[in-house]
Amino acid sequence: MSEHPHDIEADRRNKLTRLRDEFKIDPFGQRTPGIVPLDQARAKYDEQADADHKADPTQQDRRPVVKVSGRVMQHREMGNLIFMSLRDASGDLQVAVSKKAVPIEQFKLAKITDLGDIVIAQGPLAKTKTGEITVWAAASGGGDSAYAMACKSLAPPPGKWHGLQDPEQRYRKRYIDLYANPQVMDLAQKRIRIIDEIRGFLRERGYLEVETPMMQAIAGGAAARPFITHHNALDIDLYLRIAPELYLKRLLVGGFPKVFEINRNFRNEGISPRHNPEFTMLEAYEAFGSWETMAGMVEEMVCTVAERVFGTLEINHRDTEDTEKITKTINLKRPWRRVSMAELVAERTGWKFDKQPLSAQQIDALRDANKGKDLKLDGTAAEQLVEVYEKLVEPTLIDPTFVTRVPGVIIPLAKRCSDDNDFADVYELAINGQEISPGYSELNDPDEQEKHFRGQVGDSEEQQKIDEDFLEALRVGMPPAGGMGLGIDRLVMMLTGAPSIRDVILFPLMRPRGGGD
RNA sequence: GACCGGGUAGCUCAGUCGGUAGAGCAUCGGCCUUUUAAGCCGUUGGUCGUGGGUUCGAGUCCCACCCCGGUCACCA
Repeated sequence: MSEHPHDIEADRRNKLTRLRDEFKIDPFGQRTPGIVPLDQARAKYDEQADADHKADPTQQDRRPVVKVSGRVMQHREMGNLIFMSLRDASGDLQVAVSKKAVPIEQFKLAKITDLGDIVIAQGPLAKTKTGEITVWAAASGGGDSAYAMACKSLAPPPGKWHGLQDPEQRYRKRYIDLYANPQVMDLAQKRIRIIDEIRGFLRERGYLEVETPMMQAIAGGAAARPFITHHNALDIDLYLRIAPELYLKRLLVGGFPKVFEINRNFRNEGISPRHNPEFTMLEAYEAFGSWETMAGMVEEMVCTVAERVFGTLEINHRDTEDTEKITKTINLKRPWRRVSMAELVAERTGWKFDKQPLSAQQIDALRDANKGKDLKLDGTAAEQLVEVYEKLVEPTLIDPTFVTRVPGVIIPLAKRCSDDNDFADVYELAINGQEISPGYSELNDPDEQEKHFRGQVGDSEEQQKIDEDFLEALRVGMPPAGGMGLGIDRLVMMLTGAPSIRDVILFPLMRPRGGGD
């Protein structure tokens, strides 16, 4: 049949032909009602019924019968008895196909079943000699098969023991990764639950979920390089959004009191274990709030999510090799520390920020004490403060910390502190050594906002365009408001201990490979 | 974008000083009705990331490029 007699795909295609010609079955299956997930099937096992049946097989068989389906992960053939391990999203369950218990064609089908095939088995639940709960395939009265093929797998499967390890293949072929590595499926489901709980939490508090443009004529709301795309009919370039902020604020202007959006942002920048070009962001705005409103909200939200999804406020990160070993514990117990950036820097370095730039001696001392950190300290006093914070302090903030009184120059969309115009009235929440969430007392003075924008345009080589319509909206009038953003991917990393953002995004961006990968 | 590490059978990995390309599992053929990475006997499978170069001879040395991971830069 094939020129490569031991090519795995060719072997499987031969079997495909046999299934059609000899077995007269559809190798790709049909609608099949009544299948229960493997964990539910396992839970139906009845110890007493099993014992009774083993004691006296002639009595009425009261063992629960289940119909299950899964991908074949292991296939052990012992002459006239075949054991298989099936896997679905809920877990694994063993199936046994005995020559005596099923029609001969179905036994032959079980014999030529390959690793990776999706099969259906029906029969009573009983333990094996070694105590493993097993579905013993057996024909029922209803005309259902005891054992059937649901979908022939043609591609070579990953190894049954090591699975798929190569990170490149895991990210490119996530559909294999998901079934070959159960912890990947588990993490994907954790992420889904985390986002569900965030939505529920916000809805319970009266926030309405809205959708704002992903394609924008002017990409505003953050300092980042955008992706460019093109609309043919209008013949205009558009940008994929870097933030939804300016549109969510327009909704406050229009009269929505509390809105949020959970969706993708796109930033045309480097890729790292903490950065994917598209990432999922929550932004929420509350009229008549401030950064403190939002800090309280995010604190409660993260704790609620942690408790509902993980049942604890103590998040343990484990070694990737030795999963017994706890490498880090994050304590989410409230209240979370609230402390100014200058105070944190002083604690860490002894530098008491007084708005004066560091002296040459201070710079040398800092560099000497922190070799390998590549401190860039040639800017203004405010820039130095931010640089020292980001390089030396933020990575050490494992437990949640609201960093307040951030130099205003880097934050154009927030109000200034009422007692000091040099600082912005905001928080930056750091957990696990990463910035996970910013929160602002939102700037609603249109003239001051315009001043900030014009100041930005002046010194930016990229000539960021000003969203004049947003300024017009502020002139119409936006109530004072609190706003917050939260990086969902990083939150999931923090809660699950995933070391890379690629582990919490099902399909992280990869450079295309030849051959359609 | 810079630097470091990696790319060898379907999977997981060895490959010494430059001297015929290896193992386990998977595949394929046999045996086996309670296995647990089943076992036993046999079998097959390679563009050593790609392209050049050095050499009698390159998986191994040199150059360029591709892809992945990490660190840094940019950024959240």
